[in-house]
Amino acid sequence: MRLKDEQKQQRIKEALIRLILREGIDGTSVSKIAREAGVSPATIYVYYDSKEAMLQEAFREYAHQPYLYLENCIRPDMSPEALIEAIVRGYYSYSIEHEDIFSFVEQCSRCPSLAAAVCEKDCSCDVFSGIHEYQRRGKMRGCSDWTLSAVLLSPVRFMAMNRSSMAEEGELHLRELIRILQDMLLY
Amino acid sequence: MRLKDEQKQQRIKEALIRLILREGIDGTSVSKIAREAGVSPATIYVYYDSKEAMLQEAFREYAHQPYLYLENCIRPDMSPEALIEAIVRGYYSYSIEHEDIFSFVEQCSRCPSLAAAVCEKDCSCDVFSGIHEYQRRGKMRGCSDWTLSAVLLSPVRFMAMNRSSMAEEGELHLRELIRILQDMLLY
Amino acid sequence: MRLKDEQKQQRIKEALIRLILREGIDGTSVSKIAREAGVSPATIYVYYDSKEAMLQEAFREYAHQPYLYLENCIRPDMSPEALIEAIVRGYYSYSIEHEDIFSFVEQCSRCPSLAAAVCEKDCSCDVFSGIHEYQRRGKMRGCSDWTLSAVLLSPVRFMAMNRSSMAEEGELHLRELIRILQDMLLY
Amino acid sequence: MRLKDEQKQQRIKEALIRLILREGIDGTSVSKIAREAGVSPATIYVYYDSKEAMLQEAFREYAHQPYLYLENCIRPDMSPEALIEAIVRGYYSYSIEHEDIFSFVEQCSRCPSLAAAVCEKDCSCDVFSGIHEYQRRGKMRGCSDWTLSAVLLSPVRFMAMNRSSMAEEGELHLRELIRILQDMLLY
DNA sequence: TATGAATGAGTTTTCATTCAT
DNA sequence: CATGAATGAAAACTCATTCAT
Repeated sequence: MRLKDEQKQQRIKEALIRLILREGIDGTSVSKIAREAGVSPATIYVYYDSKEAMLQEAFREYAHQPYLYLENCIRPDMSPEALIEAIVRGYYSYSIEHEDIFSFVEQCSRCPSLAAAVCEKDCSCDVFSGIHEYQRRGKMRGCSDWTLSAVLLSPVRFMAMNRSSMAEEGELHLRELIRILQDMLLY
Repeated sequence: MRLKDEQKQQRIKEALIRLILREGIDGTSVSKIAREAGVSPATIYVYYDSKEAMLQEAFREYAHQPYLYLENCIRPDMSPEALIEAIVRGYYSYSIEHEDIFSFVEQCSRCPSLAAAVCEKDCSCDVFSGIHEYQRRGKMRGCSDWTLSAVLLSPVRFMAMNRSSMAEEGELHLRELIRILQDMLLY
Repeated sequence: MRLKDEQKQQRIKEALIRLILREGIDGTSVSKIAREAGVSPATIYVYYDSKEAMLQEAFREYAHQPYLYLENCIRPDMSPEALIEAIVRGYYSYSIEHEDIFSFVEQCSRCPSLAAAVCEKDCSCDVFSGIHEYQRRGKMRGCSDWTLSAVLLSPVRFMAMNRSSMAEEGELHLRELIRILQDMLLY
Repeated sequence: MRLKDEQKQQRIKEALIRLILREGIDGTSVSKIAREAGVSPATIYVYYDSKEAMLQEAFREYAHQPYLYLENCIRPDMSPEALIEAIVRGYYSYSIEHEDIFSFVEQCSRCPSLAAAVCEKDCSCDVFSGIHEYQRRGKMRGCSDWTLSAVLLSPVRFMAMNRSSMAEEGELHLRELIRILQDMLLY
């Protein structure tokens, strides 16, 4: 008996997000995914019950990823300023280094049938724990996690999304954004 | 004759965004649009060369809309605080009152084949002209339009998108966000 | 070892007819049979060369069954009347007690690719031997086995098939049928 | 605008039953039907919502047919004997002349998902009205329509189904059957 | 023997688009 | 202009069967 191949499932998932980056969620068919992954279309149904199920599972998994990445960008001993910069730059780097995952998650979040499956808030907690600490110590302005996500991450998402239009000025805008956010959150 | 035609085209566009809100961009076919609009599929091709062209034209048109709406929310005589509140609340209101357009634009922005067609920045200028004025007069922190969009609009977009998860606390979060943005941008 | 295997083959055959009762011959796939039998699809090919071969073998075997059952319903010392009643009631009981086999055989008999494999006449002889005896003795009307099958068994098959539509009146119709057949065949 | 083509739908239905006669209900796919009918597979979905719906509609329609045919075989002025012979011979002729419809209806009646859609009894009334008349006048044995169907039609169905095995003796068996049924029903 | 993975060829069905009126 | 019919191409998915263990 052939054993279920973890690598193969991984190949399928990677093909999926690569394609969705290139062709969008509505331009991505099961056969294209199969071709991209180098397997038969039927094989995909060994690993997933349906295209919808595959998207949901991948979405659930990948929605987490930027937060895991971000956790590696921040250190407990960072100053409040550094912490904010690390989060902003980290998230922006992620959007570049993992453009495919980033675009995949962005598209899925907007898709009515998928959006329900994952709630962004759930993932963010650990990333903000450093900020919570400073907030408790009165070194940072207190606010809810919703608001933290909204003001720290959404603007970066916006910049990442419009990266191509910003061309060379990207770094400048990022720096400006970081300054403004630092002033906003620090006492 | 002229009026009737434009009404029909309007019906088609409205059917399009209604469907995309309900079923997502990848669940929306020409026949479904036709059925929803009460016309024949062939009729759609009287007004548009292709599905892609229809999406692009609708996207181009509707991407503008929130900015037109916002312009009606702000008055030249508003104080800086009021201005920020008006923009934030106005954009949020728009996302509720025109949920379909909002979702349509969000989805199109993330779709690789459509995103290129419209650049968000182009639209934003007039909305920010009040802010520009205050910035020139030194009453508001200076920053680029990119950054203004990023910090003023993206967070609202985030809240709008997660509206259902926030339930009753929506208004609280909105108020917190407004306060934080006012502090951030006002001297 | 030998026993275990036969049990497994038996489980497969039972799964086959159970499924065909529920889903019809065209809704029954090898994988479904395997799932229902609790074995792997590949295992089925240990016992049968192909799906077609499996159906044929099962058909051949199960087509016999009602006749074996009927033989247990009749006794050599039965009166002509009792004999007819026993055959009719026995066949009807069989269609209820072994609904799955009954439906399976009915479906296979109508399926062009399978019908050729089994000829109903071959099976019937022993059931009718009691009748033959009475015919020889001049107590029953003489006629061919074809005709016996046609008039004694087909009507029961019809009633069995429409059992659900007859609801409570089933027993009445059966009794009427028995009376009519007795009058018809007895001198 | 092209008009819906009655002939085309007819061609599809005829292709359907021709194929089901040749290949059985489980060997008949939409693409095969389309090829046989000389249309595109997609065209079939202009006329029917699904394969299942097509089968149901065809079944509903064709289940009637033998009864319409039979009505043309019987005349009000027939003697009781002639009436029975006409029904038996008529039904048998139908099974030969319209082998495809006959086989189609037989297969559908046994298919669990289709059998529910049509109840055989509903169709039979007019065919038996001549018999009812003789029954009322005391010239024929009284019995329910269920029983009439069971004893008059089922045996013929059995003979028709086994026609190939009976070879040359078909006519003999038929004649024997008719005699026996006449004796059974006539006083 | 027994198996779950794997698949080419098929399934049913939908698609965006064009045709004929 | 407007349309329902028509369709080639492709969608999602299933099939009977074989492979590798």
